Amino acid sequence: MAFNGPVRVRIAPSPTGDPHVGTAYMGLFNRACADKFGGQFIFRLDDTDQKRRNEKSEAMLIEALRWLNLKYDEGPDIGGPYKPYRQSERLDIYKRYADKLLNDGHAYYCFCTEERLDSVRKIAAKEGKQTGYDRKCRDIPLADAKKRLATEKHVIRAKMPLSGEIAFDDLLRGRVSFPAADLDDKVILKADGFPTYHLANVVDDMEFKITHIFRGEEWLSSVPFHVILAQGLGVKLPAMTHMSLLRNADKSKVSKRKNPTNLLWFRDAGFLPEGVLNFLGLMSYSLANDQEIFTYDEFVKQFDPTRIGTGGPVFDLQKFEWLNGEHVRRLSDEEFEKRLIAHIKHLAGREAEFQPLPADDPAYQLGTFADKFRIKTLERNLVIAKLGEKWLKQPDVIGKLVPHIKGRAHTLSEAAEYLPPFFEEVPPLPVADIAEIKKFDDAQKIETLRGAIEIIENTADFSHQSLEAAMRQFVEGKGWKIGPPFMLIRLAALRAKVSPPLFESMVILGRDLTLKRLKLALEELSARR
RNA sequence: GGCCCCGUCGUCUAGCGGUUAGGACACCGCCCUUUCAAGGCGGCAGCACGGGUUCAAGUCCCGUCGGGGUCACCA
Repeated sequence: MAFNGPVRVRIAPSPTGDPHVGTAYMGLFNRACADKFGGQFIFRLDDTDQKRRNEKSEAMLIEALRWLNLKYDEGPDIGGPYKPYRQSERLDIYKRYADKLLNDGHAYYCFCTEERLDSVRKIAAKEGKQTGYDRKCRDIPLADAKKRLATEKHVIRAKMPLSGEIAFDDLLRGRVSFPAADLDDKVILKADGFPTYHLANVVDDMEFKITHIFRGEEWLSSVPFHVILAQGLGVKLPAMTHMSLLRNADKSKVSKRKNPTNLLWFRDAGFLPEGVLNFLGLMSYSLANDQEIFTYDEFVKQFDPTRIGTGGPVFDLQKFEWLNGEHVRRLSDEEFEKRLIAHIKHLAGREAEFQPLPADDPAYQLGTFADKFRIKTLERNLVIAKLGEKWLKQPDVIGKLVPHIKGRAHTLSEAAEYLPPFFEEVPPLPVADIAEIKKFDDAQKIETLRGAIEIIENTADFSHQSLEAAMRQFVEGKGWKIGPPFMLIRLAALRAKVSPPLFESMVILGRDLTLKRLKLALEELSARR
């Protein structure tokens, strides 16, 4: 189980839906393994299921891996020395190995219909017996079977031992063994000529010279089949490490009903690739020095497969959000600006995708953090989708805001929440929030606005320092605390309760627009008295 | 249900026979503060249970309980 010398590792996702966070999780550990010990990281497409195949899936998978910067050395779109890397394009290879297993007596043709298998299963289940295949066709002589091939639908099954133990070593769990009596004869080549996972996986790991497997625990119980197949083919299985599955808050396997799992969703929500990888690197794993915030390079540098834990880590979006914020803050202003603009471009015009959930959506009832975050993200992204185009026309304004918003947001979508007031002439006055300022009566509010207007008109350099100094002097001269008047001015000038620092914001808005908004606010307030 | 894997604060985890069981997120106070975010200080909170082994057990063994995975011509 050594890691000396070059390794060849892989991920083998199935193109059946949205690119899954588990793929990135395994991708991270496999990529890190290749980088740490030297070697190649291979992307193999497990597309042997014709029914579940999804056309867009492969492209999205590639897009997601590229976004995360999980580069593969060989893969379906870039080829490699053992091409092709799509299993659907390797049918002749699997056929060849299946024939070999057949001829060597390690596999057999099975002519059972799906209906029969169903009923066998049902009866067994009813009687509380094992539901596996009853091996009806196991002893049909090969010569007899071959005569039936032309006229009967058939599959090929592996001939598993009937007794004894089948064991293997897992890097994390040690020796794991299964009583052969509990296992049945699995299909390895389907009626349509496609292999099942078991065959394709063993053959390709062998053909691609894979040395180490890091994959999800869900595969653990299928290893005995692979052991027997490998034995039948006279090859050794790669060293294996089964990692715990990511979990929902209730500890069940992470699922899109209870958690966001689509990698492209995380991108749209404004997570950073650095944040995603860092967070996944904390799942079932920790650095020896307890460091929690790290770059991919730091992760690789200290990567030690024997430190991988065995418990099932709950995918905690709340901690993920915090961690992503740490990475946002670590970006230089230039880099942050670049990413924010790219993010806005990416979302602009996509209103249709970010419509609010229907009122009866369970997300509103459950109220878990993940649900709330989903709703929040939808709201944020809808605004970006609607207004993004307009914002992009004034990149200089975005640039001026960058230093003030970078440290205030955990995601790019959250950062964009600060933008709207700076791109609209006069947003509506948040009168309810103004009414909330209970420590000031209406007369004080009007006095404050008059004072602010006068200061803004008369501050020669219109710098945030001068504005602040004058404003403080004014407020203190009245013997007021600074909180209420500043909040009022914020609401009048920015029309928002939450914003970048007030006076910096005024400078970015410009004297004219700030004045215009304050004067209109004053009128409105006076009229309401 | 059979088989397999797993079990330290609510969550992510450190711990690899002798620790006041450490850190982080979240939460709660206080401080800082023009809002928010960030930051500082403090607090709450954990070895699933029961037997062994040992001078000594969160650490080793067994059992119980609990959780998860898997039992497809899906991967």
